[in-house]
Amino acid sequence: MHLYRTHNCGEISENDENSEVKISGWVHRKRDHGSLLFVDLRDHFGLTQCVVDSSDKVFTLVESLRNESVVTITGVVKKRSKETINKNLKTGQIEVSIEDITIQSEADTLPLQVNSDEDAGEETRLRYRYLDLRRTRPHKNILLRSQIIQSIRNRMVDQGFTEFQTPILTASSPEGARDFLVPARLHPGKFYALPQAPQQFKQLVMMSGFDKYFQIAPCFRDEDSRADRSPGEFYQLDLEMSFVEQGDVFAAVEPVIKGIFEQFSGKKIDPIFTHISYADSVLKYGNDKPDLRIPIEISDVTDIFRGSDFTIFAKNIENGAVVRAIPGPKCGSRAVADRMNSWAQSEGAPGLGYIIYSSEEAKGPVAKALGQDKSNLIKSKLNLNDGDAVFFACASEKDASALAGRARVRIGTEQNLIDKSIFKFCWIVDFPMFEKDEITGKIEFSHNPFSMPQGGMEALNTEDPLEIKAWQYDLVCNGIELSSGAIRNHLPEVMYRAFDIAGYGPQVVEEKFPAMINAFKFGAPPHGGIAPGIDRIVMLIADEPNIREVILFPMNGKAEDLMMSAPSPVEDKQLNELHIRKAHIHSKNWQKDPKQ
RNA sequence: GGGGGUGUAGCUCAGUUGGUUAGAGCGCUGGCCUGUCACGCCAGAGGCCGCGGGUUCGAGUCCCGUCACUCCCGCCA
Repeated sequence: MHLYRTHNCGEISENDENSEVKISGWVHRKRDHGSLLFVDLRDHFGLTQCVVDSSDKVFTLVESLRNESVVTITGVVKKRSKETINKNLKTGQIEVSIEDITIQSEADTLPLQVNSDEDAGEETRLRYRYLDLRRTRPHKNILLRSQIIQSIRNRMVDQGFTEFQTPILTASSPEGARDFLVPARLHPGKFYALPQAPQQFKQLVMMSGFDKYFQIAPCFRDEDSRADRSPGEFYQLDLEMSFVEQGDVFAAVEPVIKGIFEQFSGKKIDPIFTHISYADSVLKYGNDKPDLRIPIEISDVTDIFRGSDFTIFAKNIENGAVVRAIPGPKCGSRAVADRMNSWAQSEGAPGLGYIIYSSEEAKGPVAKALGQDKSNLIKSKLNLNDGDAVFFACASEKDASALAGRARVRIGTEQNLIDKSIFKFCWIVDFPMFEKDEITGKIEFSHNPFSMPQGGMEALNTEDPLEIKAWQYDLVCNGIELSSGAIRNHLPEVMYRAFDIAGYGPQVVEEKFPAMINAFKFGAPPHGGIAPGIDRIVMLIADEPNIREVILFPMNGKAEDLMMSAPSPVEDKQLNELHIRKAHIHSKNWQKDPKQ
């Protein structure tokens, strides 16, 4: 007989009746009846009820076991009597009558309860992640992640993509997020950086003639965390294709995304991936990642307020402000309107104007000042009904859009307008190539310096830079940005010219992006790609509100690994080898003793 | 860097207007129980109420500061 098991804890059935089996696993739970004792033994595969009575020589040993101890049980499979069958259990038809038991590993009192559906606090869960991961939901989430990634691989390979591995130690790149740096022992004063994404490498794979690249790629960015943004590192389905236009990339990605959502989620998937221009999205939804489940569209009503008797807005409009109107279906009460207004103030806005529509007249301070005619004009323009309200955000275009967008989500959530049973995708297209830095007034790349401007070289030379669009696109699902991509520029002169517009001379391009600019000069195929975020996809499919729920060993919000105690101080000897000397540190956390 | 929320037993939480000895469920320890499957019953241990200061006759509760976690803004090509 095998040392540890003949069966796993999820596979014994009536067919094994009366046979001797050996199973190993964790003591999930005990039910002690004094002279009769049940042990639920759990492993990765399932749960098997084992039973022993006081006449047995191992009874006291079994009785003394603490939950989560690891044991090997030898026994005989017994069919349960009809009344004692447990239909909730895959192995509920049988039980194992214990004949012998070996303790493989004893468990101390637990810092969190493995056999409970109730989550412990996150700090405890992360510190004892290996215990947390034994629990049903976290265990399932990680398995789901694995299956999704497997499915993605198959779908990509089936489409003719080739999987590559790109370097983890690479060069710091000036664009984008803050880099993680790694000191170079052999090169005093120089540093490697962990890749924020394999962006340049995947383009160079295209220039190496491989045609279709993909990778389940780790990406490293030293930026602050959010519920849908794990600090430090995350994974992307990174892909790139040669000789393609935007539509070809969409056609490659849509079936993969649609396919895995259909395969792994029980929810409906809206088959239409709507295309929305960046400008439209910002106007109608207040951001570039609209949640299309919310049936509310924002409108611009600046013209209606211009020169009106609602002087606060009228004056702001004179100074360049805009007014955005957010319909509030069934929000037509003082209570709701006041709540929205104080919410807006808590968001840092001066407030949120509103009009309440009823069968009699348009009500509220705005309606009073604006007059019934204009108030009703808004009502008809926005297709509002009696009992509805409309809210107004008046500020600079950027601030008004953002506030309106947040108000839209707020109304959708509060009024229960979000259909939780569906995934709605959209492509946000036509991102601007450049944008103006609000403080410095400088023109900068708005997304990615490697994107191809729409109109190419001619557009760069003839159009207002702020009017130029890029072949740049995002894939959004239920208000979460899943993915960002572009048709890339592959022409050296376009790269020089684009950087020139952003205020960088050719020497900057050559110093900072030597590989790209050189490769462009030796025959570069037109190419483009995209990089859907794996963690976010799994999070959506698993229906988890937090990205850490789908990551095996996540860091906490301050980018600490509580389980491994990372980051940690290092020996001076290590620093010496790396030519690193500690400067005076202002942080109060400097070399504080690790907890635990 | 800024704003909100939370912090009470090993874990999840309750704790009234400031008022005796700070509670519950789970877990832990001991006892009882032969058909449970979140078994049941009895008893017990376990608390610097995050930390520091203040107000008060009296603080888990009010005030100030601070720390930790978390959500959001900034940031994230």
